[in-house]
Amino acid sequence: MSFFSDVHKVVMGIPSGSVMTYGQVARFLGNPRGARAVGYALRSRNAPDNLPWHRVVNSKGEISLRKTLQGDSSRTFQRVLLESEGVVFDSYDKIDLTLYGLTID
DNA sequence: CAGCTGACGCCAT
DNA sequence: TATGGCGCCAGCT
Repeated sequence: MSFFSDVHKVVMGIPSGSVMTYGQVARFLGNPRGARAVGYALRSRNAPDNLPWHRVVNSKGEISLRKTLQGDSSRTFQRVLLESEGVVFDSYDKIDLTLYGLTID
């Protein structure tokens, strides 16, 4: 299957209340430098509706989206979704990956 | 077929 | 902590 499908599978495998970084997913797939490709996979319409893309954040634990466009509104939306799952944001709108970040067993 | 873009990551300033 | 620049892979036009 394509990287695409693999990324979707991994993301959908993220348990509620936990988050994973693009780098972790990319590394899990065998492409430590393929973080960008991971983001591309989530951005694409090809992604299933039940894809919890909001559980995927960047290495800093921040919700990363396109600079412009819905940026602001979507970013807030994601934060709400994660908070609903038990994830707590700090004063910098960042998540403590040491607590919610999954490991690549 | 060739080039560009993009929900990123790390390093330097 | 913030900002800027370069490099990475995969998909799209």
